[in-house]
Amino acid sequence: MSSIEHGSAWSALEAELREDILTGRIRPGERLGEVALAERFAVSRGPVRDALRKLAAAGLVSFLPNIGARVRVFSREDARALYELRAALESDAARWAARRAGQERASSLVQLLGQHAESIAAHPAGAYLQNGKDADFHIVIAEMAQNPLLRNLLADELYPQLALLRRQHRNVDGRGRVALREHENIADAIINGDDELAALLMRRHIEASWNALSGQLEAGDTEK
Amino acid sequence: MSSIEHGSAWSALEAELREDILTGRIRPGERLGEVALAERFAVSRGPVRDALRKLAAAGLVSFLPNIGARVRVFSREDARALYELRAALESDAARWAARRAGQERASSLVQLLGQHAESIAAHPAGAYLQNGKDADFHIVIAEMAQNPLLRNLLADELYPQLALLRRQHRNVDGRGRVALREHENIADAIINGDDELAALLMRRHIEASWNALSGQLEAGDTEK
DNA sequence: ATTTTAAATATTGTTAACAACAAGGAATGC
DNA sequence: GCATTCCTTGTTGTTAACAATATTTAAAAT
Repeated sequence: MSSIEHGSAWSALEAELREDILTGRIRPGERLGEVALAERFAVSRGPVRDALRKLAAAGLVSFLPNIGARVRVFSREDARALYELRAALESDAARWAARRAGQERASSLVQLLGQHAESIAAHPAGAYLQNGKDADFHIVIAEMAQNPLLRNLLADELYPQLALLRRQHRNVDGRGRVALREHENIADAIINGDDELAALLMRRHIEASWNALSGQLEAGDTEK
Repeated sequence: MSSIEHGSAWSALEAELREDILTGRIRPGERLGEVALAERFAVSRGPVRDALRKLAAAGLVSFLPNIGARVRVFSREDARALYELRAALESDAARWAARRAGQERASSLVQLLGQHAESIAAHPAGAYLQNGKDADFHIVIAEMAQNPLLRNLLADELYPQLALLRRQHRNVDGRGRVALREHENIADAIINGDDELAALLMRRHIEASWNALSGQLEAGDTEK
């Protein structure tokens, strides 16, 4: 079998484009011309269109008919709606995780937080929320909730959008230590099977995260 | 301007295909061959692919690389996850609607329920949940919540999937009168600004809806 | 100089042909 | 008779050319 599978030209494209967008190599608002991308990946425009449509469905790319695709730019209202929805989804995720958590998964959660604590001790500067450590924690909980639909919605749509949103505002989020503390409390509640507490703490955790970001949004404006 | 706009061949396709799927003209599990659809709509395979990708993103069509597209078939687990997620989203929608409802919107809600009551009186057979009357009610609340992301998620993804799911199991749902009563109670809570009550009633309303469907699912099996 | 109009250019939407893959059936071997 | 292999057929993935739309540039008129 050749290393290049047939029906997956756009699959590789989509992954690499996604990476470029999330790491900021292609910046919010930047044009995504089909011909340019086709040349760059040495492929025709067909697969490029597929990949762009897929990224548009994931909310990372905005699409205007007859105009083209750009890396999505979040308005302030977009950001608010995103965090509000996230708070709703994740607080229920935490609730269900607390009810349904198996012993294995719960232990993987504490192990994860152990790694995070080390990571913070090693880099006191406090870039905890970078490197996807924060996302890891939330994804584990989303999996523990045992609802595939919810899991995919969070992991494939909301979290990438959040990453792009933070990138757009060069968000550094200095609350690394505080966030870790909140994570630990949420984990405790889940392990103890206290579903109401887990849901409440998760909601507050995300609201706090929103408040931190919202403050930074005051300065840097977002054009429509 | 001509009645046929250029950059929207697939847009019309998508709408008509969606209609065919939701009305059951094309049934769950049925193949959606690109050439057949291209001939039917007198268009090439390109726009057909676009439309199918869009419907796949909306969860109405399942897609296997190198194999093709079929109308989605929901497993029992899919259905459970769908209703569970819906309960979470809509109970928050009701909560926010109660907090943020403007007077105009609230009155449109009571007006809507008035029409529904007439509809039930006229057709006591009780097909209340058909004809999209039920969906209308829930969409109005989703709009009242004033979160565009949530609104689109519900109106463009979850509700179509629910409609397809019900179609798959020929669900008739005899609880028309009961459902209307529940709707009225939810509307009252929203109008009174009682957000906690609205959220609770909505959650129970959807759980009751799930229980009704879940019972019918016992008989008719769903293949993977 | 400014605004308006018109041509030129670049980009997206669509099409039809070609290439690669999957599925089913016939022929062959045991 | 049964299984396996190969081939045929139908379908999806990809490509390159064509059509239509948006944008930019330049010219012309006020």
